Amino acid sequence: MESSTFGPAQLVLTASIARRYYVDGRSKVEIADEFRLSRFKVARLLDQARNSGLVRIEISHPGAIDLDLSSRLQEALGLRRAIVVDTPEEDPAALRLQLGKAAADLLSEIVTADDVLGLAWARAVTAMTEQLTSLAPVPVVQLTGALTRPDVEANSVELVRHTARLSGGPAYLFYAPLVVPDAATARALRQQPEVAEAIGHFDSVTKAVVGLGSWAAGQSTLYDAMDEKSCDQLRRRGVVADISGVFVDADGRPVHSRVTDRVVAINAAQMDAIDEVIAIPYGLAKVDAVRAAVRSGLVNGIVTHAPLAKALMDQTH
Amino acid sequence: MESSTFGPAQLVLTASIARRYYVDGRSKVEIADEFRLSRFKVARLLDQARNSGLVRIEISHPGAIDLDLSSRLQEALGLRRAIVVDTPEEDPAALRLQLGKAAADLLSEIVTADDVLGLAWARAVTAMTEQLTSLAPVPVVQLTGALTRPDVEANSVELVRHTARLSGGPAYLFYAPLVVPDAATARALRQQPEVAEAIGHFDSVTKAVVGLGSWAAGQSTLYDAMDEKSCDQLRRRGVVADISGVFVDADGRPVHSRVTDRVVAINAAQMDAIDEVIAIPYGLAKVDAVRAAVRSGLVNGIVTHAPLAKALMDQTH
DNA sequence: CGCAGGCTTGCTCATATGAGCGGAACCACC
DNA sequence: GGTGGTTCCGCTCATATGAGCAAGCCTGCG
Repeated sequence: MESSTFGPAQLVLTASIARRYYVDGRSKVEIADEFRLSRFKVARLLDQARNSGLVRIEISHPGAIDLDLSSRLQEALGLRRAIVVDTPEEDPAALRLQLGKAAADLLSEIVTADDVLGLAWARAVTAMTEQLTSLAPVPVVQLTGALTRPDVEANSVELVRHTARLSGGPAYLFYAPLVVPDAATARALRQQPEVAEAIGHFDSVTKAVVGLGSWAAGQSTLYDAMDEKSCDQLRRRGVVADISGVFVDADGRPVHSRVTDRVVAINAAQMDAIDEVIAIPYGLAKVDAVRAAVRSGLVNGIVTHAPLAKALMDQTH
Repeated sequence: MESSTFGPAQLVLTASIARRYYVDGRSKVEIADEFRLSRFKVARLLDQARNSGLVRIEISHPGAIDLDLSSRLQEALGLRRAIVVDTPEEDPAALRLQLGKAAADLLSEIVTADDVLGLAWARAVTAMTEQLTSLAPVPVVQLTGALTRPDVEANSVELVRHTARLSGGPAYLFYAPLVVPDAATARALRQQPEVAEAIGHFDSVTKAVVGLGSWAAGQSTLYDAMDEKSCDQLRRRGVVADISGVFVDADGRPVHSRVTDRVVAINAAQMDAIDEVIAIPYGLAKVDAVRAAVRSGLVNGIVTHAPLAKALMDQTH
């Protein structure tokens, strides 16, 4: 049972065979002939070698992407996509750059001419579009209003326009804030021709990149932009995450409230209808938000960094 | 061709598949079903994964034996056995202990009741017998005379007797020095009943453990025990190694000289007839001696440590 | 001595796999 | 729009492989 059961000669023989098989890629029959063994014996030695840990198979990649972690995260959370960037980077800005690059690569890879791309406003999404260098010619639809902050120059409009130019497809964009003071204003804005046209295309969006915030100060641009009262109200309703204006609780259920009506953005049902929705979360504070977003089923693709990925895996097990 | 040709999604997919196949041990058909791919596609992705270095297969062992190096050394030198102990140990005595243990394990493993074991005198062989804990009941034959040195208490006689007692088989041992001052004395010694009986068993020996020295001061107990003149004479004849009293040159050819006749030990032809002859060399100074010994075909099994093994591989390539 | 039980070995046969092929899609260039 | 090159894909068929089995073979015990 244990490897110590075997003598050194046996072990070396097994090692030789394992190398022939795994490294040199020979067939078991060839190996059997070479070593004057039956192919069954070879197969058994290889089995032993594997489950005694004598051969260790490592999945690694010279680049920044931790493929093994990516694929395990993808499976653990039941995601369509998961890209885990393995970087020691701590600085949020530099991190966004790396994640943006990975997300941009992902997007150029998975978007085909048949798709309709939806983009929400988020710093991470902006970071992605800045790294984007090529994209199939697809319509690009703005999914949310803008959240203009003094420290951020880019807005959702620029983001969409830039992407559409790169792609060569039509852009459906509009100028409106993400949250407005009351529901009536929001309704009025949604009637605006450009806004209405963009919204009209929500149903045909097949792939989207959205923002993902944890419902706490400094963890969501939307939270930081809203009045304290509304924030508290949503928190009392159990909101732990906002997905580009869609609020979800810890179980992943969308939360509807008066605040929801004041948001000019894609809603939960529309987002749910999109085939692939990708978020780019980072920072350990977002663990619960990511879990909620994934549980909701609204988000089914993630581009993130190793610490957050590991935190997600730990709690899932 | 390059892995950078693929996007992240492709890479992650490949990683997932590689893990399913190599780690989980699923069949390609199963994987193909799971991922909705043709089995051919799966096979191609796995091929890519392998030869792009995405999956790395390591052969390792928690113990002291470097299996991968062992098996590669074995193949590189065309040996029947090669055990490479991976120890950072520098101290010769401690190293002998480790090699002795490995060699002892090897011997208990490979010696069966049908064998006849031959043992030569050598510190390393003594180290091996000291570590020996079990052995099939076989006859044990002393292959060489003793080289008594003031700093070494054990002699070849004790070594053989001890092993035979452990084994439970008969011992063929004799009291005689390894080298004597002249050929006549050697001849006379060979006539001695015990010596003659042991020599009479040389032909039936199937497995032997011998000493291996580099023909230089401090690298061979035999060299150090002989007069300078004889040493020089042998060196002029091209001797680079002594295998328990058998002298070989760099090409592995046995060298016969007047000195040879003064040795009371197994000769080259008799050693050549033994199925497995194992040596336990260590120390980088012995590289050439080991190569010569292997080239001669007299020695076909080696127990050594990583630095010497690597040195042997380097020069071979 | 004889026999039961565990263990190893190599077999059969159904299934998995690889080599090589031809067709479809794509591309760049006429 | 044609055209040759290239790549990718999935097929066929011969081969490799695994599951399970039965025969040999130790080993310990009555």
